[in-house]
This record gives sequence, structure tokens and C-alpha cells, in this order.
Amino acid sequence: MDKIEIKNQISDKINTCTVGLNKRDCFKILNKEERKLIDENTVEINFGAGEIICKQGAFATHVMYVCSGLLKVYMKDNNEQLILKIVPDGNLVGLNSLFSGNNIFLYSIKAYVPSTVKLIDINVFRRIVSSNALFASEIIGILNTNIIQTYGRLFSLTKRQSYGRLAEVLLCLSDRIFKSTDFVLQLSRKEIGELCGMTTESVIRMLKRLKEEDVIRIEGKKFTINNYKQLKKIRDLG
Amino acid sequence: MDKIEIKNQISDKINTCTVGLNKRDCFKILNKEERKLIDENTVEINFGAGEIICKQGAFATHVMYVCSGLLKVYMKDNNEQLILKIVPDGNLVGLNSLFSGNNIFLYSIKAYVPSTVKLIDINVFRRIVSSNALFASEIIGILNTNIIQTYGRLFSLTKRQSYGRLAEVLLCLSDRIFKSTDFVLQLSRKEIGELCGMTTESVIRMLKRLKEEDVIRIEGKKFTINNYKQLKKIRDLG
DNA sequence: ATTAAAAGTTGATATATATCATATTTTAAA
DNA sequence: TTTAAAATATGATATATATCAACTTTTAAT
Repeated sequence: MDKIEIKNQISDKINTCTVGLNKRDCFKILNKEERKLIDENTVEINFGAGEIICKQGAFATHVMYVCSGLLKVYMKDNNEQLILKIVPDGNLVGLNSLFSGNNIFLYSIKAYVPSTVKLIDINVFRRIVSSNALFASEIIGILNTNIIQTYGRLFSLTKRQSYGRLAEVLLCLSDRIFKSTDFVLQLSRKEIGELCGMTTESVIRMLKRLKEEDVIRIEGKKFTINNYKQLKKIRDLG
Repeated sequence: MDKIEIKNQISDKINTCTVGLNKRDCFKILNKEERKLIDENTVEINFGAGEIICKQGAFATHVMYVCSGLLKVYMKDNNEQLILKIVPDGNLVGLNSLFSGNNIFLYSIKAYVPSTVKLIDINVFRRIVSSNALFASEIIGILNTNIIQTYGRLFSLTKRQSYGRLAEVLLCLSDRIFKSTDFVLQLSRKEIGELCGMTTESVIRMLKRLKEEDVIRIEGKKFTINNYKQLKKIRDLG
């Protein structure tokens, strides 16, 4: 069989990852009083796999901190669903309603796997941001990291073709979430497809192809990246 | 001839516009001293059409304020170019190097038409942000508006097909830049294609089709939207 | 344990849009 | 004013990927 063909090179320079990784401990900047205020206005909730944490269109009453688990952040419009990012533990989400004139959630957030999330009252959060410039600067850093990542994702989804997008998602999961070339991925083929912007059937066919080329091994939901270098090549060149 | 066929509906709710519009006067929050500090560390420069204002990969030494003109913000990777947004006067650009651990420009910025841009020393700007929480909050608002817009663009570029994307760009230009259904667009067909993620030939063919359907009129670079409602329908449903 | 539903798989076919080739027109330059 | 280069235009063809249909396997429910 022909090797997977490689067309237009996209270099390693742009981070095009799907995973929103932004583990700054912005809270360490706060003084005792501020921390107490936040703590008093925070609830910690456990969500089961598939449960919705916040709903697009609802009033944005809180920002969220992922204690454990894995979330997907997505926009829906009728039948079309776009996954904006997937978010592992240690990250803040839902910051975009701060000072943007938008007091509703622009996206829904759902737990992929059982997750624990802290809900922080947005008004309290807002008050602290607008009174503590260093904390605000940290938030600016988080937002900017997020924008940069979103630009990368925009690049990936529009400029790569499907093998490249699939390879990118696999690498991203391996590097940023599981930190291993061996992982059990609790996502259906359909959900993988949503992540890389293609149909379930295409995901299946392409995974099969990657398997045949010995780039990856799959048994059900267990993934192994056999040839990391080649997978990177497919990502960067396809 | 058949009417342009309409498939999967995308509603009006998500702002999928290409134009980064964010005209807050964040500077009015500053006191005299801060304003003076900024003024002393700002230069105003005129750029001709096609001139580059900052280059991806270079040290991010300043943030930019567009006094007049029209800029494009884009990422390049070998042959592939992605336009992140187009920015009219009254907007700040280049904020993404603030506190993100990135002291280099992640994108290039170029003038579409003759433009006047203020270059503000990034260190001075950073100092003011991290000492004035209200100013920082305004910046957060600007960044968030930008993220929301980028999400919309991501949605548009990945979920719409080409007629929808083209319609969106035309509506966006009409609504947000020219504020008229009648405008002279100083962009080549190639540049329009870059905006909506398609080839020059496709742009030409589709503009021709829209012309034949009497949705728009074109004479060279002069565009007229004849049937605004229909164009919106094409955007939202295609 | 049996049944139903969801997820996964495979092949055949359709289609939107890119690519390639070649004119023609417009713009800029010498 | 002539020439070169860039932009616009149009047709023929290729191709990546979606869509549709059918079938199998796995998972969940009664």
C-alpha cells in the first residue's frame, strides 16, 4: 500500500493543539481576605460522564475551575456542533463573560469523564479582578494563552486535511492529557470526529489506515502510538 | 438556473464575523500621569497599502492602536496563510503578548489600505495594566470580545460551506466596515479568498453566481448588495 | 438471558471545491 | 506607448471527504 501522502508542510512552530492547557496558579497571588471571599462563594460539584456543567445561552453566574476530570467546551447551532477545546484538570473555564458585555454563556461545557468542578460566583470573581491588578494580569495571561491556542486550532482545522487533523488530536491527547504514548481514550469515534471536524466513518477509516501503516495500535478504546515521529510528520505535513 | 441550494441551517445567534470590532475607549480610564506615560512612549506611523506593521516571529516590542485605515492580522506557515481577523480604526491589536509568556509576535499585521497606527511600548503598557486594575479589566473585556469573535470565525470557517462563508464576509464588510450596502472593496479576489478560506477561482465563480442571482452587483471593485435578506439567508443556511 | 439500542465497520456513490490549463483584461513599469 | 506582470475569468478534470446503506459488534436495559 502507498504511504500516506504528504502535501503542504505545516511546521512545528504553531501550537495547534486542541487541549486548553493553562495551569497557572493565579490564586496564589490573592491575599488571605480575597481567597476567603472566593472560597465562601465557591461550590464544588461532581459531574458524571456526559453531564452538562453549563449551558450555552444561560446566564453566566459563575466561572469554573476543573479540579479533576476532563471537559469539553463546545458551541452548538442547530445540528452543528463545534468543539472549542477540551480542558483537563487545573484549568479555569468560563472567563469569557468577564467585562465583555456578555452575561450569558457562549458555549456549553460537558464532562467527558467523571469530573469535579468548582463553581466560583462570577460577581465575586469580577470584583476581585477589578480591584487587584496583579490578579487581573494573571487572568489576562490565561486569556491570551487561550486566544493563542484558539488561533492554532483555527489554523489546524482550516489548513490541514483530515489525516493531519486526526494526527494532531492524537498527539495532543498523548502529550497534554495522558502524558504517555499509551492511553485509554473514553471517547466514541463520533466524539473523536467532532474534535477533528470530520465524520465518524472518516475517523474509522483513517484510524484503520494509521493502524495498517503501523503508526498506531488500537484495541477498542486502548490507543498506543507506535511511531510518534511518523505521526508528527503526518500532522505537520498533511 | 437552480437557486443556490440551502442545507444545514446556522442561526443568527452566533456572531461569526471576520471583522475585529472592539472600539472601547480603554484609555479614558487612565489618569493624567498614566496617559502622559503612554503618550511619551508611543509613536504614530503611517503605513502604505500592503506595508507590514509587525512580523510574526519578531520580538513583540509594542502594542498597536489603529487610528485610521484597515489592517489584516494573519498567521503564516510556509505556503499556508490564515487571516485571523481584519481590523478597522479605533481598535487595539497585538495585546496577546501580554502576560502569556510569549514575547514574540504570533502573527503578522499588514495594512490593506493606507493606515495610521500608534505603536505603544509594550513594557509601559504592561506596567500600567499591572498597576491599574480597572484598566486591566477593560483589557480583559477587549480580549474576551476578541475570543468570542474568534470562536465565531472558527465556527463559520469549519461549519459553513463556501457560499455561506463568502456571504458572511460580504455582510461583515458591509455591516461593520463600510456601513453601507454599497462599497468599494480594495481587496483582490485572492485576498477575498484568503478571508473566506477558498481559492481565487472559487471566489470568482461564486461572486459570478451571486451576481447572476441578482443578490449582489459588482463592477470591478465596486460592490452593491441588492438583496441583503437573501445574502443573509445564504450565510445562515449555507 | 434476551432484546434493544448504540457504537463500530465497510463498501458504493455523490459532491463540493481544489487544481490545472489557458485566455483575457487590467494595472503598473520602462 | 509598448511591454511585462498581475489580476480576473472560464472550462475541464481530479480528489478528498461526506453521504447513504447495510451489516456486525458491543453495551445497556428489561
